[in-house]
Amino acid sequence: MNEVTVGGMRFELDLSQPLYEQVLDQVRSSIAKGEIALGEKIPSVREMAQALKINPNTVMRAYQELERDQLTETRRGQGTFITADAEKVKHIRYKLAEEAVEEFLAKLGSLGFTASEIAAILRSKGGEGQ
Amino acid sequence: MNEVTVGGMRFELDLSQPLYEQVLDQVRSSIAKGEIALGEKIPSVREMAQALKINPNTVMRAYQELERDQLTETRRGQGTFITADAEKVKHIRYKLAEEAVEEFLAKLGSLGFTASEIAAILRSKGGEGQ
DNA sequence: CTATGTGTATTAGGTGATATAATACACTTA
DNA sequence: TAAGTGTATTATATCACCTAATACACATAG
Repeated sequence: MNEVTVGGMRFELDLSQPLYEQVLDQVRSSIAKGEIALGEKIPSVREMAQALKINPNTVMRAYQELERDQLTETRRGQGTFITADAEKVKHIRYKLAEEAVEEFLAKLGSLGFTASEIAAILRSKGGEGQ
Repeated sequence: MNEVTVGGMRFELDLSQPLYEQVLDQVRSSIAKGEIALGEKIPSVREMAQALKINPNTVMRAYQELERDQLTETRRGQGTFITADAEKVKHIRYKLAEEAVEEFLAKLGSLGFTASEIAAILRSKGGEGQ
């Protein structure tokens, strides 16, 4: 319903999570999936803010975290660009994946599930392809 | 360092997460793992609050969520008791596991990982037994 | 009956994260 | 010079979370 497409990325913001985090996740996801070409420019802070109907400061916060992760490079006066270094993208992608795995295993571990039980659950629910 | 053991449960609270959520998680975890016997009484709101050095209202919030999930039964004037129904514990345990799986798969999916890739990562990191 | 220990409700206040608004500055490019 | 970038600052508002203090309803031991 409340979707917006900007810079080739699709956003659907809600209030269940900080806005800057949702923006960050969406852009990062687009980069990780290769939906945005390396070196490409992403929308300016103001343009993104206007499109999403949120404050420029909120977009800034997301953009700065992207740069901290070296997924983007910002050039004053020019804009914000996806890194041209494929290795950096690959690295962050795996790092995020590992963190997700750690968190997942910890959570199921705290519920008393063994590794084989976890594997069985995943096998029954792993209907994700794409 | 900052650990407290109360009612047979070990707590180590920090500020990275809401306190009521940490208390909830810890008690629920103890129940799911069977570290607390069914039907057993858990520490009173006041006792728990004093032991953890937090406000009774904060403990209350955790306890109320436990009761909403039917993991506990509260008897006014007597205390809060773990449910005697093993099925309910089993049910909640699997429900929480499924939610964790869903969230995990969604997160990795948004990073562009396929099911087989996810399986491979888990195989390499799944060194959790007990 | 009384005292004590339960769960529960209410009201008030403090703190920090999040988000907005408005404005200004530094830099790049047409 | 003008317009579009990133960036910084100050102020304000809101909300979740936590605390504090107090009071009430109920159960049980004495």
